[in-house]
Amino acid sequence: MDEPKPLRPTSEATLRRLPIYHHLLQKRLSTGIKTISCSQIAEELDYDATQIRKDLAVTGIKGRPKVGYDLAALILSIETFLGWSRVRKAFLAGSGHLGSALLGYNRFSHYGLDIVAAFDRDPDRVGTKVHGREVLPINKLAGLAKRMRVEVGIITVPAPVAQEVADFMVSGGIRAIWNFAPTKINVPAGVIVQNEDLYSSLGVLLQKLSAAHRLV
Amino acid sequence: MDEPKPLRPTSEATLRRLPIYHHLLQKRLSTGIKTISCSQIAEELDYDATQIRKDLAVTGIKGRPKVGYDLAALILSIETFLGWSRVRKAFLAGSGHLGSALLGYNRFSHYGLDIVAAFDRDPDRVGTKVHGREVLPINKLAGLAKRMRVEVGIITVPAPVAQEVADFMVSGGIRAIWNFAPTKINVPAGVIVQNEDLYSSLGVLLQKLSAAHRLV
DNA sequence: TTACAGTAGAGAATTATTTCTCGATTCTAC
DNA sequence: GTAGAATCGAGAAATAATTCTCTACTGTAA
Repeated sequence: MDEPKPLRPTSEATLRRLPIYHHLLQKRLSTGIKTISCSQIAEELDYDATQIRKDLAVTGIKGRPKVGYDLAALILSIETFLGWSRVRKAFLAGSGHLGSALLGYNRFSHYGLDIVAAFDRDPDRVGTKVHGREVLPINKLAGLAKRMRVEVGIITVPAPVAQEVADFMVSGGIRAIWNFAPTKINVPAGVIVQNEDLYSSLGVLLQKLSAAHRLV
Repeated sequence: MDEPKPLRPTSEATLRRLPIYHHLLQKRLSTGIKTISCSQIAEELDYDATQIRKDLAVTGIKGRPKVGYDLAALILSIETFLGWSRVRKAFLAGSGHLGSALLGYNRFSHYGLDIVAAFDRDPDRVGTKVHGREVLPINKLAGLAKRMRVEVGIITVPAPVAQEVADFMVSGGIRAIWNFAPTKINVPAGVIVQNEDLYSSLGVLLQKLSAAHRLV
């Protein structure tokens, strides 16, 4: 009877909204206000206030009637819940366009992620530096990951080699993979895969645009 | 009684899965097979076969019992439904790391999108070329978009200026915006916004990792 | 032929998510 | 103090998405 709650994992929809709230709250924090209510957030983001209340509840925060939530406490609560309060080491495989772009995002460390090294198969790229991180040969990935206790892997290689890279990551003890290749990768149970498929997003956008045309 | 079907818009979940099927089908096409069944796709992707069948049904394809779907016809059906068979012109605003990476994706044209020009506020970047596309000053965006009948806008500028850029796009007649800035943008009714928030994805990944830790 | 197995498609049942409703709380203004 | 308005929190209802079940069809092999 230590942990009363963890019946079901939090829904992905809720998890996706929490960072959106977080961004808005940060923006509000800089204006000097101290508290915020669900209805205010709802107004700003065009969401349903009850949905926001339920989303925030999963982080364990408590609000006060007529007042709302303490802004700083709420931000902290979201960060803790999402695992942003502890920074995890990450390896990135594939130093092409997208990989380089991610290496250039220096704000990931505020969101719980520190990309400590990049890997590539191309000998021309190995040895160069991208945004301050050295590019290492891909065959060093597994060994280094194990030695450095790296927890997260980021895949930005072309689809045909994504599975191979994922296997290296898994064998190096990496337990969470952020996959930007537009293909399914198979991993053992217990390894978390988060797919980030740009073509899927583009598909959604263009289909809606096409559908809008058909209506008019 | 021309169009019998369009009662409800297709769910976003279905739209996101269709490109995933498409990728798998393309891969299969190159192996020379002619037909594919839902159970085969389900096996490969670890999805439920019925779900795949329902997803594919929205594109209007018809299958045959004991055989499945004609592979080439199915690919075409998905492409047509998603709006990939017609290429639309796009403007990209923000030629930073992520913007450059997207300009380097030369395969978008196979997925219905042609990024014809990039825009930036920074005078140092204006006039340079990124992956073959000239970077133009942001104040030219609206006028050019109208003149060239550009339909899609891609926002890869920092969050604080995303709204301003979105306003330019809307005033230029752009009706679909792919927003990579981690912030909400307000647009008039009828304009489609697809948010692509990396921090949201990262949040999902890291929360699952944290939750997995808590269980062990 | 005829039996059999694999499959699509339609609809029902289940499950998950979102939205609504209401009671309890607490701040503000009189 | 007291009345009134805003809000949280919990549970119910409504809606949406997924999964299950069944029927009909079609190719394959005895």
